[in-house]
Amino acid sequence: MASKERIARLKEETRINILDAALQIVKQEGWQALSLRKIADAIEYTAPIIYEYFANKEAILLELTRKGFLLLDRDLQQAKAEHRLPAKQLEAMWLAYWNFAFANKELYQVMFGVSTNCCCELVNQLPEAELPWDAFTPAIGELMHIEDLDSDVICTKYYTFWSVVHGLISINILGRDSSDDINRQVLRDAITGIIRSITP
Amino acid sequence: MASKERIARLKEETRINILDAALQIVKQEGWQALSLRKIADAIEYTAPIIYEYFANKEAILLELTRKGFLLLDRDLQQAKAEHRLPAKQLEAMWLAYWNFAFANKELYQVMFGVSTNCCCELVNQLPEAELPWDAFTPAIGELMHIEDLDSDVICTKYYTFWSVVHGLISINILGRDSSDDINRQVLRDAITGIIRSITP
DNA sequence: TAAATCATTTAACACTGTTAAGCAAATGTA
DNA sequence: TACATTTGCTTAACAGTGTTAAATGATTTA
Repeated sequence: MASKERIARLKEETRINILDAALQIVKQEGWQALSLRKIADAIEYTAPIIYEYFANKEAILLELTRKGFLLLDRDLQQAKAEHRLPAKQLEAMWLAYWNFAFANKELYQVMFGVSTNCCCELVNQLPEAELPWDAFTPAIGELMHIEDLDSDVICTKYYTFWSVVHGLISINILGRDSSDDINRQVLRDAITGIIRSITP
Repeated sequence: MASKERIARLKEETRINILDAALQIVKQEGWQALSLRKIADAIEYTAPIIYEYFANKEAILLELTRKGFLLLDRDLQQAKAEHRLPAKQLEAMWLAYWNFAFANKELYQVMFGVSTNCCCELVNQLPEAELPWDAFTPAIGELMHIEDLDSDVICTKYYTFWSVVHGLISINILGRDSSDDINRQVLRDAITGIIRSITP
């Protein structure tokens, strides 16, 4: 009876080992270098064993994406908790978003852009993908004095924010040449600009 | 003597055929589905012949990227030519940029984000990658009454513009279902916002 | 002890990019 | 015309990829 649990615990452990190995490879060599045999090597198994834990390679990336969103959400919540005014909260959160992307460059790439399936499919398979939305929109709503967080106005503002930040990150992640100073300048400029534009 | 030219012409033709076939495959099945054997099939040759014309697969993608930048530049110049006021020019150009990305979704993906090498390497190998900069900065400079087009101020503003537009495109290209209306709203909002912020 | 289940590996398939060897036709040279 | 050389192209092969099926050997069950 108890041995079942021990075995289940072991299985769970190698599942985690697979994800850890995958993330480590992604972080060290980039997501294009990730292969099942490389993962298997790292956990000292042969490749097909992975299919006992994941349906396919895509499922591993999806799981990494989930972990990424949870990690990102943790950072966002932390940044949010440090301020009371919604304007300050937004500023801190987008800065945290920015920092997360560069602290986890490859992971960020996996979260956006690598997976074949599109955003809508992603949200279906991965409720965690909506965590940023849940984190940001209350502050936007409070700032604009709008109760309905699903209204088009908030949606538009949220996408404007996200576009600026994600765009700047994308441009920088695929090859940083412009100085970090200019980037931070652009980021702060854009964010404070948007915040001011929606402050009554 | 003349036969040499005919042969050279034929070689140039199959070079173009390779690129055309590649672009067609990319447009129809996405860039992940592009394979050398598929290209070879399309031009009715076998795979190794491609290495007579391109160093490797990456070189084909690089050439497609060049074509993409030239096409984009054509659209930008056309949009620019339709207006005189720099503010109007910028608005029209970024709209043209946006339209280009969605009219050539897969090509846009190849241009940004697919290639392994980063932006700085890309500009080295591909001077055409700076065409958008050349197209936009004069209008920004005129609007801000700044002569030096390489100044940090213009650089910052250009990256702000680009981030917004590229970010919005990225988010949408990787499968957004949010209505086109909201997107255009975000785009116009952001662009006019930035333009207003730099209009004296 | 025999049967059945489980974890794991080996082998294989159909792909991928890429390189080397071979072949057959076109060309240059005597 | 006859031979040598170059050219254009293909076949074969290598190492790698994701993935599946079959085999193996240990562990649990009856």
